[in-house]
Amino acid sequence: MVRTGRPREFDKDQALARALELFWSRGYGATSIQELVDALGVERGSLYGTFGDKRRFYLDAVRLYWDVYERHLVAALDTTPLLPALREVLTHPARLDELVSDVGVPQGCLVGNTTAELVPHDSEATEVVSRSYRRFTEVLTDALRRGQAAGEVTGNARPEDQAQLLLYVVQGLSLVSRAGLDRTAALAAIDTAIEALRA
Amino acid sequence: MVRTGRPREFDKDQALARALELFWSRGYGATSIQELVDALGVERGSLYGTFGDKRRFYLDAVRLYWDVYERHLVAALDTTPLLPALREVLTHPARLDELVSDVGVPQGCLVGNTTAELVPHDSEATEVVSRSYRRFTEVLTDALRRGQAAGEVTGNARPEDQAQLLLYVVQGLSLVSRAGLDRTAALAAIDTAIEALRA
DNA sequence: CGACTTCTTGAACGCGCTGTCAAGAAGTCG
DNA sequence: CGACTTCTTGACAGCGCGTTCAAGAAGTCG
Repeated sequence: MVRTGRPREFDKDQALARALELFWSRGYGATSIQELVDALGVERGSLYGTFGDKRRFYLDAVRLYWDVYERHLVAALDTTPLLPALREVLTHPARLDELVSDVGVPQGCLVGNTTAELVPHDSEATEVVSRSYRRFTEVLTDALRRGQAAGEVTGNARPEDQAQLLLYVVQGLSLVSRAGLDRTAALAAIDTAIEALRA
Repeated sequence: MVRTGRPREFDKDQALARALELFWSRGYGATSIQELVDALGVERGSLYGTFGDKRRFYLDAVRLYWDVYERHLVAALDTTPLLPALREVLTHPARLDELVSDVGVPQGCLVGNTTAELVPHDSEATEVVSRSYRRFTEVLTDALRRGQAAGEVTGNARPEDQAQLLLYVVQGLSLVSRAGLDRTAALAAIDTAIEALRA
C-alpha cells in the first residue's frame, strides 16, 4: 500500500530527536509548544498532526531517550574488567567527563527528570519510568553476576541488591548535580562506591 | 514598639506549615494559589500580603522543611552505634516504614523535588538547595568521622566521600520511589550500603 | 484532468493561572 | 471619638498556554 496525499516536509525522527533535546534541557512543563515550533521549524498544526498532544510527544521523546541509553549501557558493560566500565556508567549521566557549564547542555537523566515532574500523577509516565528503572537494574544485575562469577565483584551482597543501590546512586548524582557539581567530590564518592564493590 | 492596625486572623506559622504539606505533595508548579486559598482558608490577598508572591512562599516552605529535617537528622545521628541510626535516616525520606499508599502523603524529599523542578533555572532555589545538600554532607561527615574513630565504620574511604555517596543514595531512593516502591528490594539495597560501611 | 488524501499554515478559542486593587473591617493611639 | 494603620475580601485584569480548525498546498491514483 503506497502512502498517498501530500508528503511530510520534515523528518519525523529528526524532529523527535530535536524535541528530546529541548525537553531534556528545559523539562516538560517549561517547554512550550511555541518553543518547539521555533526550535524544530515545524508549525503547531503539523506537530499536533504528527505527534498528537504535548504529553504524547514528550513521552515518545522519553521512550527514545531510554532506548538509546539502554543500548549504550549494554554495550558499555560488555567488557572485562567490569568495574572501570561501571565507573563510566555512573559518571556519565552527570557528564562529569565533559564541560558542565556548556550552555544548553541537557541536565541529568531525562527519566529521572520525568519521575520528578510527572510521576506519580501521570500513569503512563509512571509506566515508562518504571520500565526504564527495571531494565536498568536487570542489565546491571546481569553484569554484576558476571563480575561476581569472575571474582572481580564482591559476593558479600546479592547482585540484585547491588544493582538497585547503583540505580539510587546514579539517579541521586544526576539530581544533585543540577544544583552545581563539585567534580572532585563527586568522583571521589563514585570511586568509594566502586571500591566497595571490589572483591 | 507595639504593632498597630488590624491583627492577622490566621496563624502565619501554621499557614506556612500547611502550605509546606501542599507544596510537598503536589509540587511547585502544580499547586495553584487557589488550592492554597482553599486548603489554608485564607484569601488570596492575605496570602500575597503576608508571604509575597508564590515563589517566595514556596522557598520559605522549603527552608522550613529543611530546618525541621536537619534538626531531626542531627538528633537521630547522635547515638551509638551509628549504623542502625544511619539506616533509619536512609529509609526515612521514602517513608519505607509507613504506608506509602496513603492518599495525600508527601512524596520524597522536598529539597530533591525542588532541585528537579526549579534548579538550575532559579538562582535563589539553587542557593537553598545547595545549602541543604552541603549541610547534609557536613552532618553526615561528622557522624561518620565519629563512627570511624569508634571503629564501627570502615576507614577504607574518607568520611567526606562516604557522606557524599550517602547523599546520592538517599536522594536517588527518594526520587525512584515516586514511581512505585518495592519495599523489600529497597530495604535490601539500603542494607547493602550500610554493610559496606561496616568496619 | 479531476477526485481524493494528507500535510501546512497561522489565526483564533477557551481556559486557568498569577498577581492587583479598591472598599470595607478591625484593631491602636492621642 | 477621630485619625491612622493593617488585614480581609472577592472581583478582575492580563497573560501565556495547549489545542483546534478552516483554507489552501502538494502529492497519488484512475
